[in-house]
Amino acid sequence: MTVRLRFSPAPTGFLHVGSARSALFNWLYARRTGGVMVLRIEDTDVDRSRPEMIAAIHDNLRWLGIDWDEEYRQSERFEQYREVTKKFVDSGQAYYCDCSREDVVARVGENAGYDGHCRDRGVEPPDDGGAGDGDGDNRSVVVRFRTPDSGVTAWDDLIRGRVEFENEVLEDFVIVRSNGVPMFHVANAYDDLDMNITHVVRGEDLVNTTPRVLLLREAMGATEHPVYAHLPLIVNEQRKKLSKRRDDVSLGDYAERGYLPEAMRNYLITLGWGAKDDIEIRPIEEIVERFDLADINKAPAFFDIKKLDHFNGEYIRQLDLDSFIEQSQSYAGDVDGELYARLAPFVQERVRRFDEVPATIDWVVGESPQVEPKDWKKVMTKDGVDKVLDLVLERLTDVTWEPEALADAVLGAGNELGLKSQLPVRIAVTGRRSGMPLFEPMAELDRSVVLDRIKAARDRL
RNA sequence: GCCCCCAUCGUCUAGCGGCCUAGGACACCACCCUCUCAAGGUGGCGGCACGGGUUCAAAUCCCGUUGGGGGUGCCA
Repeated sequence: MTVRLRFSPAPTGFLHVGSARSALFNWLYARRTGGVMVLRIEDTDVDRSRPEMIAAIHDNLRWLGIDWDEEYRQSERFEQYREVTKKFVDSGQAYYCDCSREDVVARVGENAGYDGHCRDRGVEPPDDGGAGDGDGDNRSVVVRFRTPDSGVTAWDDLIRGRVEFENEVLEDFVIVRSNGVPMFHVANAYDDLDMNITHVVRGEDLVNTTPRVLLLREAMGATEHPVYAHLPLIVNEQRKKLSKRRDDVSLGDYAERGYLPEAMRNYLITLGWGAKDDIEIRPIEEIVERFDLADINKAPAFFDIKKLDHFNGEYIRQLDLDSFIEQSQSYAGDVDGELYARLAPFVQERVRRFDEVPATIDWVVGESPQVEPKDWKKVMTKDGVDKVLDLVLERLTDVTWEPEALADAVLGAGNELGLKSQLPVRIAVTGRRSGMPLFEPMAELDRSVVLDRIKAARDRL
């Protein structure tokens, strides 16, 4: 039997890092086993689904290098789900319920779930034939699945081991909304069965829906279930599940900030999985070779931007110069292409994200930035800085305007005075204490600009 | 409240009964390299949550405690 996995996002927004990681683990296992990767858009909630998000999800997945072999949309399969729920009602495995949330709360309180009130009340479907016809006019009647009162529903999770739920605590859950649209459980259970999904790899936040899906599958006549693997969640510094509201989770935003997809992909994989040989940064082919769902960790993992930045820096430095230039130039702003190409080798060595490019080259392509007060104080208030700048000014006036000569002039002036000259000149010309090597980029500036900047600094002392 | 899950350095991980005086990575600190920074190199700091078992032997198995998290919708 061929391995078949599916990634099933709901198109309610852009892909976020948690979903991306789920997609990745599915994809990794599919590629590892020579299996099939299915992309299934779970858009059963008509009100929340944004069809335009589907294209965005495609883009995000492709950006990460994830491809898929088959694609489905649940909204195109409503008829099949209705057929199933109809059968459930006909056979007594499900029933109509007209309780409002308020009714239930009044009966059992806030903390309890549905009490099975309508199980045997024989609630009639509305005149139009009942929930499930999708015409939306039977607002208050839903279909609920009759869950067993005893026994356990359990599965052997590939990551977590055996997980058991007492059927007693499973309430009769809604399988068809009052607008006639089936709930995701039904679509999910039906599709996994219909599409012969063999491995379900998803976030741990879905564990508690698994017994429902298992029960539904059994009601549909399934005798076997897929292997489930519930991934540990990705959490923020507060150890809470990454959320759209409070955390930076949009994959697209990371792309915009200048993270390389290879770096993001590689980093995401280390959240919950590590190679036996301790090597973290490596080509995706090697990861595919080594990957196994069973080796994934159980504990939640913190999304550590600092480590992501490190990974990204590594990948940026691995780029050959031409592709670095090609990929980073759009971040550089309005710069002459040839000038940027000359600066690029210095830039590539120190940025960790492309969005750091502007602040690296700004003093060459624009005005010298404002000096941070504490940098000024640290460098320019030392004794002798005035002498250094005076002498440098003198030497720079008629020196040959090329890097080597500039270095000799500036450093030579310092040596002559027995003082450090590089840092004061750097502050004067670049506005910063750190950055690219000074002299090559400095040679790109006009002599007058450099002299003016140094004079201005000298005057400010 | 009820249900489910989790627990190795600050963080991500290796470890799946003896190879562990617990390894690697990020971060941090120091030194080297060096026109600054970064990169690189070297070294350092730092952990098996706690308590009981089981065993000749436990980070590894079992139980409990504590601490976290997830779920509890006519979202997925």
